Amino acid sequence: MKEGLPIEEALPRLKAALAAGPNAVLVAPPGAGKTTRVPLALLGETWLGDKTIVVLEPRRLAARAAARRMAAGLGEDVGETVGYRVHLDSKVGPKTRIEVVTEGVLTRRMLGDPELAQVGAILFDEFHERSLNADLGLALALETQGALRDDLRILVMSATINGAAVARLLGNAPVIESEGRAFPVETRYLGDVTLQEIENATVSAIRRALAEEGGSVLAFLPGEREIRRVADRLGEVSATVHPLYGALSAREQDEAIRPAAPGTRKVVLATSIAETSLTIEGVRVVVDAGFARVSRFDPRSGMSRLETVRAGRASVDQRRGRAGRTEPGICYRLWSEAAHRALLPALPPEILVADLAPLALDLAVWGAADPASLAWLDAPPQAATTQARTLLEQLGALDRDGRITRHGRRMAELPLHPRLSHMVLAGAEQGSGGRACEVAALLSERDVLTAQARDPDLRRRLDALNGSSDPHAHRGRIAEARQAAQAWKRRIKAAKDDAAMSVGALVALAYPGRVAQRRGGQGQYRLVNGRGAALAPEDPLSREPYLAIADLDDAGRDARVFLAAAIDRAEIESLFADRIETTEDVVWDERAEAVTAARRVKLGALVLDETKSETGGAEARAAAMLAGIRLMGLDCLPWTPGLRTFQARNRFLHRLDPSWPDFSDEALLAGLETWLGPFLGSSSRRAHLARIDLAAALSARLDWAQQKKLESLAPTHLDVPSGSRIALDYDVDPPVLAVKLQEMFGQVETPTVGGGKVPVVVHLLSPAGRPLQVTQDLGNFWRSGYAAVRAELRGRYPRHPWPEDPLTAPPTRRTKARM
DNA sequence: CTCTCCCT
Repeated sequence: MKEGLPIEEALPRLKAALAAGPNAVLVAPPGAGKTTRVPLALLGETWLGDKTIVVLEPRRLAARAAARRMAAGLGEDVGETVGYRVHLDSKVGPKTRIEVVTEGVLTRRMLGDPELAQVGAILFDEFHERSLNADLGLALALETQGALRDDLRILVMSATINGAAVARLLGNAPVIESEGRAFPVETRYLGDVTLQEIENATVSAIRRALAEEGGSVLAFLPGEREIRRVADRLGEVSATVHPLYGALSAREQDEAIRPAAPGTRKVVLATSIAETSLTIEGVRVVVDAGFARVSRFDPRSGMSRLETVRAGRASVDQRRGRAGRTEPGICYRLWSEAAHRALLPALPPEILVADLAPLALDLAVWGAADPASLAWLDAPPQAATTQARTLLEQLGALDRDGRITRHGRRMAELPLHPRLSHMVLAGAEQGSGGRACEVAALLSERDVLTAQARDPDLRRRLDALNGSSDPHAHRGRIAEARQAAQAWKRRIKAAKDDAAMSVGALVALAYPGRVAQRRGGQGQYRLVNGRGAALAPEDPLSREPYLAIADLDDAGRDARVFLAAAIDRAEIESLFADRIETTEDVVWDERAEAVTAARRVKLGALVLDETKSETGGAEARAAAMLAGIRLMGLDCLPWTPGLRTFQARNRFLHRLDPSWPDFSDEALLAGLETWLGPFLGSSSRRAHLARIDLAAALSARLDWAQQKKLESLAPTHLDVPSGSRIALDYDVDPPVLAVKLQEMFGQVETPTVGGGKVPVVVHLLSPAGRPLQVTQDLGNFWRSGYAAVRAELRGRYPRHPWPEDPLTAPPTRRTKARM
């Protein structure tokens, strides 16, 4: 049955390559048969001797299936020549020469036995998926080969990856290519559709496919939400509609992938789960919305969030291929050919976007403190590596110098995320190992409640795990979680009866940065790391003053809480005794408009206790007062009109000469500490500001020489010919002299300020005080403007002098009679 | 309008 496979033709070349050198790359599309054929073909090679072949698969399902198919090919049972080893399940025997393992299994084995003395070859299958563990496994295998085992064969098998890059990493290993076996698929580009439009567009495309083509339809959507809505809107169609995504039970998934009954058609609405993991029989048409939902880890917050992005080209081609498994097919793409050219060849590999804490722990056990000492296709990014090592140090897995500790080694032996390993070990030390294993199972396996429960409470899940009946309990997953918890309890030899620690306290051991305190509105919390988080306000959990949050989505202003448990104050104090600080904070209380001092007991950003106090150093109180002035604005200071004029005169001089001190509001606010600070005295509330000597404070901004020059450069008043002293207005630029026209008789030169540099703007006023003329050139006004003004006003103000020649008339502020 | 997929 294997003889017809396209891979057969490539096997002789592959064997020759591995006989000649230690490494090779095999590029073969899906359906070529490489997974089953290649390991069996290598079994008789002389370089292998009596050693074994390890085949790496990215999924448990695939590992078991591959072992089964190979064993069947030999006419044997699994566990004889061919065996498998996956998490919590293995079938290997003394005769086993081919061991199919999932990726974590290989890493764990290499950490315990770096030499891999019994292994002759490692085959990395589906390497194009670039899973974190495959990248790590390859890096470790390359180091083992280089340092200890030059006879170890490494074969990278890949469907679509650029073989050249891997070949280079493998020391310029030969690349062997094989034909695939698939039917042609016609691609129809339906034009660009935005993320918001994909649901409607998918509905139309599916209807069109059902009308124009035969066979079943497989549509790719980013997630469960879109799948549900498309299913709703599809309404009555000539086919049965089946959702397909990871959170469904095995039974529901089987239902979706079963071939349609004879004479009927199906429409399967799937996430990327149907891209590689599951094959659906009878699909002739693929409708691809072109998006993928991916998890992205943010090293700054230490949290992940889901993002919906354009799928990569490799991935949409893989989706299209699903239409050509058994006969020629059609693929509708909800984008244009131009948009297709702009797609990324592939989305970034996991190692570039994932939480690297597990990787960093494994590397520390391996002895590679610096990831750069290993060979990578893409090196682990610096920011995520640093965050991971900081976390591991906090958890006690690394010492100050970044070396693995005893605790760290024990953590790495458990098949859990380092946070959960730490929780299990630290919980066990406090007599709660059993419950810690149960919580670890709840947090690492799939949710034991169905999605309909919409309840983030972990305690309810623990109860369900321990047998209490719950309408939303998922029996299959409860069994899985129990099995995992049992396995870990045996591993750490947990005592039977323990429940000393609450679920919340255990969660806090794993996620110390995610202890949260209720704040402000209903359902709103603040995390130790300062981030906001939110629960639905009607959620009973939101009555709790403190939570320990295990899972949340780091999107938006407040992260949404998916899994949490209550934790009480006493537990927080005993867990974090060494991180709780008492500080004396002196701050401005905006409502009271006063400085307040408080003793605060803090855990990170959380204020556990606050007591008002009258203490606080003078300096801190002054700083808080100044902060208050900044908030209230300069108007809270005891300004007088004279002081505002003083400010305006100085602003005028600063405009003229930038080396003159700046008295603008902005500059004054910015420099409060320097100029106002020394004059604050013991002011600690708004009312106290009235007694500040603002004049002295402002004057002190000028040095002695400037104070002397101020009066001559920017006088407050000018003497005019009538003998009056008229105030200048410095709020405008240039400054304005507003004076009755008659008081200026005889003055030809425009008065100046700024040491003669700036002629003032003269506003010549009528006897009633209304401006008649605005001029910066008095002489010109007398010559050319005065006559008209005189003609117009002589009649209206007969009691005032309107001489024919204003230059010789005596200036006066009086009427003719008073003169 | 609460989450893609996978693994020790």
